[in-house]
Parts: sequence; structure tokens; C-alpha cells
Amino acid sequence: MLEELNEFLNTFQKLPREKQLKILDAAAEAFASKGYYGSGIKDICERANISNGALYKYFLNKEELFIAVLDRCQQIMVEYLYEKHTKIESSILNAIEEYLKEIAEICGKFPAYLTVYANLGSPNMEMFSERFSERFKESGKYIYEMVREAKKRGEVIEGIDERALGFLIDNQFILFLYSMLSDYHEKRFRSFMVIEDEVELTSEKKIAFIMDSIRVFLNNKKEESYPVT
Amino acid sequence: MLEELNEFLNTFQKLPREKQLKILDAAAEAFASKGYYGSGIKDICERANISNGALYKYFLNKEELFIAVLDRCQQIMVEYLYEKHTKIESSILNAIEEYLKEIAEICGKFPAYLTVYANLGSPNMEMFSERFSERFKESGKYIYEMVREAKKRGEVIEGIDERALGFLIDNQFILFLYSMLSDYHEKRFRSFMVIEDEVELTSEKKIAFIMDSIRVFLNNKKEESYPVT
Amino acid sequence: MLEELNEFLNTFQKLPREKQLKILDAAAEAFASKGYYGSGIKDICERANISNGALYKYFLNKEELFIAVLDRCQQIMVEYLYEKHTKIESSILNAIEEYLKEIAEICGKFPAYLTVYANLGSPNMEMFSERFSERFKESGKYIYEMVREAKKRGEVIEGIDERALGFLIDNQFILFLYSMLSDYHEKRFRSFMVIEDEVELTSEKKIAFIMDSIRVFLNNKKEESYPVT
Amino acid sequence: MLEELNEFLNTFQKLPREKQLKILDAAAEAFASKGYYGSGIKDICERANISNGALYKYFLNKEELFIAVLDRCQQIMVEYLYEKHTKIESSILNAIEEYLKEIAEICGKFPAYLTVYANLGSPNMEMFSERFSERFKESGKYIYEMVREAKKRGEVIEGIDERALGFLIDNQFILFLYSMLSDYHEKRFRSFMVIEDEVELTSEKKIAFIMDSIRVFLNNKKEESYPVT
DNA sequence: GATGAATGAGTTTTCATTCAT
DNA sequence: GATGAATGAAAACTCATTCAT
Repeated sequence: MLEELNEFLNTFQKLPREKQLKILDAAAEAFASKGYYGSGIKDICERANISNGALYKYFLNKEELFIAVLDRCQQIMVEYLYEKHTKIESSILNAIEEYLKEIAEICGKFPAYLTVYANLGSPNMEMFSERFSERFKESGKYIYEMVREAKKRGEVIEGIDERALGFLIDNQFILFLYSMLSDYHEKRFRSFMVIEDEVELTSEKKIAFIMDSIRVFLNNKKEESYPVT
Repeated sequence: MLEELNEFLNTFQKLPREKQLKILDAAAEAFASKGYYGSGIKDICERANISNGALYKYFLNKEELFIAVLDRCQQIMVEYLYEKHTKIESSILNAIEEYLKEIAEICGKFPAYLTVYANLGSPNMEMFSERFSERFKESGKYIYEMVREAKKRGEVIEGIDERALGFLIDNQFILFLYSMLSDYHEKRFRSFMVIEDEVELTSEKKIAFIMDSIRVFLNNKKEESYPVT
Repeated sequence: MLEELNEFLNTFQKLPREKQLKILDAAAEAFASKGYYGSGIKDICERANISNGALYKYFLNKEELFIAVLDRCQQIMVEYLYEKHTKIESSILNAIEEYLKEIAEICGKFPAYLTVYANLGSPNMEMFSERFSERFKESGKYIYEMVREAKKRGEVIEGIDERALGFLIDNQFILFLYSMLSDYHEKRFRSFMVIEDEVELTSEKKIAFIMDSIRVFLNNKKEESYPVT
Repeated sequence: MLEELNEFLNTFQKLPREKQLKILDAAAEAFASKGYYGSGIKDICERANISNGALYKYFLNKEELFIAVLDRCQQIMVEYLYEKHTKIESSILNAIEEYLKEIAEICGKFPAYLTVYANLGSPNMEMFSERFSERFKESGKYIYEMVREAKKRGEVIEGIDERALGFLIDNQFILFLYSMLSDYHEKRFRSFMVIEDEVELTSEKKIAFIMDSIRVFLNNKKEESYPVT
């Protein structure tokens, strides 16, 4: 079985990187907009400009293709998000803001992949999310470290557990991410920010709104409040 | 068109409540475990112990059945969550804890419905989430009020925006909810709490963990810390 | 089997004539517009304002209902067409013209029944047309008699076979009938008469056109030609 | 939309002609014997010995398959009937007889297609007959020309309108055609010819019977009468 | 006798996967 | 290795007929 899988992977790996990405991009777009069950192989092949049969030379089946897309998601997350932020150079407040900005940026660059990734949390995706569960710990660990360092530097309010604070901050990250990808969470954001449908809700505004609350328990005076609309 | 819809609804409404619920439950379970596109009518009918044709006497099509399930979700949320918490009698801290406990309880009672509801946030569910977007505002408003009252009573740290704080708290609620329903979010929780796979993660532990961080910016001294495992 | 059939017929016969006709009319309209296979029982019941189950008290099944409609067709034909024309009082030319006018009239009065009847000639209706085959002979016989009488009276050109002439005239009748009911045959008529789509094609014009050719071999001078448009 | 249609047509066009015809033949047979609504895709595929899915690679849906059959009908009519008779070499009487013989021949060769074509006149086929209405005019025009030429040559009785005579002759053609395809019209023919059910009614006899009446107004002496049985 | 909900085999259509070229 | 036609099981949905009330 594993050998068989490798056989497929090899064929795919031998393709020029450009073509590989074209196929994964096509798949990501399909999966993002219609979900795993709603997306058809035919549609993906047309988007990728390859033949139906070719796809089955590269991947054992739809499932493996989806996993390949998830791998690419992971890659993107690591390359654009985690690796960029392994070193906390400035204050935690800045680090958090940078992180949010980065999330906004990769959502702009790779909306389809991020959407697929975000959807892994859906309860009916458990069949796939299991394979990736190990990798989440990374993200958790990074934020925990960040908070611990900050606490040492006295940047954090007294008496708060590092892990609980890390979780709280990560929750902000996650729901910020979701709001960039799903209409539902975007509307929820608007609802809390009291912004009318007609007014544009930029990611900058969202970030300011989030920072406003985080700043509090990071012992900092609010310097500039999120502007009321 | 509306009359046509009514024709179907009437037939369904005339059924004994018990049978209605059996059908909706069956549908909710199917949709929860396999998603909208992955679930088949045949499977749902078998779970509900009705014939294929009967379902189409009750609902115009799969879509309308799904919407009926969403309506039931809404009902449950209102009945068990919102209505129970319209009056904040004690401190906000207690209110929040009660709310979390309530979430845990209805997740235990109606996991399928809650799962379906939570999945509305998936990007490929926009076709349905639009219909329900108005209703989210309610939940947001409730929490905002709660925070505002608490602030008046001096229960909240100085200098924090009510809306931002409300959002932050609601984020905790949402991700707590998700963690009750999705393996992915459960694992993420474990990761932050540093709990091994073998150790059971009860909802009580999760609630304690969340309360630990919330307590801080509600100006309260930490009385009892979340115990490390 | 026959007893069973009678059981159904009796139930139907006991209904007030008005209700009987309402049901048959509804069925005729459905069958006329969508054909036997295309028509649904539900649709017919709604048109007739009776319940689904009631229909099955009156008729064994869809097939028997269709046959009942055909019987009513037959009745109408006999009552309005054949019985009115058993006596040829005037010249055959007048008789033919009267007959055509009568066809036009009953097509106006009972378009649905006539349509169903005309459709019996469709090759995929053989299952039903067999039962009615005996009855066609009547119509043929009537026209044959008419021609024979006319020949005796010297109204018909010399040297023509009565039966062949009868057939030729009946063909005119049949295709005139079809042209009143089917778009296809109406267009064919227009094509021969060289009438544009915008110009109305009344049955009077069609009759005049047909009479124009029939008159010839009935040894009559053309008195009034069909007016060119 | 047009491109989409082409996609299907192309796949079909690429098939070997033999297979194409097998599929169209199968469909024609099904549609001829059970009508459009009565025929099932499954049945057609089995007759054609192709898989269910294959059919949907060739045609968008049942409707387009039916139209393809109609196109083939048209083709057959043009190839075997119209093209053979564009030049009237001999007398009109001969031409008519030839035409009838030709009709008999193609009915023998392609009964299913001719049946489908003939059924277009059914009132519930309007949805399809519209598309083909333009083409009927051809046939009308051809006969009109034939009559006009004959009149010039003095072959036609005096005082008869070319169009009316053309229509009359075409009616004979049409009902002769119908009698080859439908039991109902065959029986009607028998009734006029006074032929018992046991006696075989060959197309030759029918043609002789028709010619017998046509001959009259074509100014010709009856040479040999249709023999009484 | 009347009702209309229930049945389930049947319909058209789709789609992941296979396979001959 | 690539192609795209072929497969057929399964999907959503329909409808003639039955049956409990």
C-alpha cells in the first residue's frame, strides 16, 4: 500500500513544480468553494488543464489528492507564518500584531488553501484532521513560548497562566482567520464591531479591534483606541 | 411558491411531534457526521425509519430538509441557551461560567444539531448561512449587554472597550463549543492545556481553563488556579 | 376481473353526472396536454378537485381512467358528429361542408377530448387503439354511404370508385381535424395555403380551401374560389 | 451553452458511424414504441449495448438524445425521399406513384424513425415540433411545384387551384405514411378498402387504391381499377 | 365512501474510478 | 506517461398505487 502510494507520489513529484502547483491550486480552489464532497474531479482537472486520467496517475484517489492539498496548506502555513515568527524580536504586543497582519496577508495570497485548512475543523472532516493533529501542537507551542518570554520580560499582567493566555490569544488568531474566509464569521465580527453592511470592514480595522482587547491584559495603557464608526 | 412550501410543511406539521423529531434527529445526525453534500436521503430515511417517498411529502427537497434542521438548531439554541440567560443575576464571572456549562450541557444533549449549526461557518455553507445571519446578532448583543452591565458595576478592568471585550469572551465561547464537537478543536485545546491523549479531558477542566484567563481582566484575583496535570 | 371492473364503474356511475364529467374533463385536459405517460394522477385529481384515493375508488388504475376518457370521446363524436349527419338532406357538397363546420365546432367545444382521440392514432397508443378499432368502421361506412348516394344522384364525377373517393374525402376531414388540434398540422396547413404566421388562419378559411379541391371532382364548376392572401 | 452542447456532440461524432447509428437506432425504436415520456434511458442503453453513463457523455440529456433522433429522421427523409424526387421526369401520376412507393420503402427500412417523425404531430410533442416546423415547408413546396408543372403540361383537370390540389395529394401521402406505421390508421385504411382482417393488406394494394382516386382529377381515364377483394 | 399520507420501485442524471489506445 | 471515453453504482427525486383512519 505504501509502495503504491509512493508510486503515485513519485509520478507527481517528477512533474515540473509549476505544473504541480497548478494542479494543487486548482484542487484547493474547488475544495474551498464547494467542500470535499461537493467538488468533482472533472471540475478540478479542467481548472488545472490536465486530463481526467492524468490526475489518477498522480494521486491514488480523491482522498489522496485532498491530502496533498492539505500538505500544501501546511507548507504555506509553515513557510509564511511559523517560520517568519520563530524569533520574537520586539515586544509581544508587536509580535501579535505582526502575526495578525501576516494572517491577513496569507489569506489574501492563498485564500483557497487557507479556507481548506480552516475547514479541517469542521466535524465531518475528522477523517482528514486526524492526520494533521500532530502539527497543531506546533502552533500552540510557539504561542506559549511567546507568552512565556513576554511574562519573563514583565510584559504580561500578573497572575495569569501562560497557557490560558496563550490559548486566549490563539483564539483571537483563529477567529480572525475564520473571519477572513467565511461570510458567517465575517458577519459575526461586524456584529460585535457594530459596523453596517455597507461600510467596508478592512483587516486593519479588525486587527485594531482585536489589539484593543489584548492590550489590556498585557499591562499596557491603551494608546490609541479602535475608532468608533 | 410559498403556498407550495406550505403544502409540504403542513404535511410535516401534522405529524405527531415525536415523529417529527425522529426525522429531524435522523437528518441532523447524518448532516453532522457527513456534512450536507456527503449525506444521502436514503440514509436519512433509514435512520428515521420512514420511506424515501415520505420524506418528499414533508420537504420539497434536501435543501429544505436541511433548513428545517437548521431551524430546529435555532430553536434549541434559543430555548436552552439564550432564554435561560436573558437575566444576569449574579456577577459576570458567574454568568460566563454558567453559560459555558450550558454550552457543555446542550452539546451533550444535542451534539448533532450543535454540530450542524457550528458547521454553518464553513465557507461552502454560505448558501445556508445567509438565511441565518440575522440571528447571530442576537447572541452578540446579549454578550455586549452583559459586559456593559458588568462594567457599570465595576466588575471589569478599566480602559477596556465593551465591544472588544464582548468579542473576546464570545470567541472563548465559540471555540469551547467547537472543541466539544470537533476532534480538531478538541486536540487544539489539549495542546494548549498540555494534556496527554490518554487523560480524559472533561468539559469541567476546559471551563476551568478558560475561566482562568477571563478572570484576569475582570479585575479578580485568581483564587484557585487551573491544576496542572 | 370483469366483476372487479364493474365494481369500480358502478361507484363512478353512482356519482352525479356533473361530478363524473368534471373528473373526465380534468383527465382529458391532462392527457391532451401532456400525453398518457406525461400526465400524473395527482395533477388530474387536483384539476378535478377530488382526493387521490377517490380516483382509485372510481377506476382500477390510470389505464382504465384513460379508457373512460376515450369512451367519453366516442360519446361526443357520436352525439355531435355522427348522429347529426345520418341523413344527407342536401347535396354532398353541402354535406361535406357541414361536416367540416361541425368538426370545427366540436374542436372548439371539446378540444381536450378531441385531442386525446386524435392521439389514438399515434403508434405508441396501440395498446388503447385496439379497443376502439371497431368503431372507426362506422365513420368510414357513413362517408361511403354518402358518396354512394351522391353518385346515384349524379353529383360525382364519372369513373371514380366510391370507396376511394370516400377515403380521399375522409382524409381531408382527418387532417382538418388534426390541424385544429396540433401545431404541427396547423403549420403544414399554413404552408400549403401560403399564409404568413402573423395572419390569422380561421377554420372558415381552411374549410374554403378544402372545399375548393373537393368541388372539382364532384363535377361542379368552381363558383367562388378560395381567396388568395 | 452552445459550447457545452458541442462538447457532447463531439464525443458522439467521434464514434465510428456504425456505433452512432446503433445508438440512434436503439433510441428511435424505444421512442417509437413507447413515446418520449414512456421510454427510459436504461432501456435505450441496453438496446444500444452501451453503459448508462456513456449515453450522458454523448448527449446532454434525454431531450437532446431525442432531438438527435429527430435529426436522423430528417436526414433519412431528405436522403431517401426528397432528394430522390427533386426532378420530375415523367408524368405527375408516375411521380406520385413513385413517391408512394418510396414512402413504403423507407417505412420498411426505417420504421422506427418514421414513427418518431410521424409522432411529432401529436399535440404533446409541440416542444419538439417547433424546432422542425421550418422543414415541413420544404415538402409542401416540392409537391406544389410538381402540381404546377403538371398543370402547365395539361396533366391536371381544369379549374383546380394548385395549392389546394397539392394539399389534397399531400394528405394522401401523409395518411398513407401513417397507415404504414400505426395500427389505427392501418385499420382505417382497411375499413375504407373493405378488406377483412385476415387478408393481408400490402402497400401495393394501398397504393393502387390511392392512385385510383387521384387519377380522376388528373384528367386520366381509369385504365385498370383497383381490384375488389 | 372518502381522504390523503405512505410506499418503494422506478426515473433521470452524476461522478469517482478504470482502461484501451 | 497521457488521454479521454467508458463504466456502473449511487444520487436526488417522482409517481402510480395502497391503506389506515
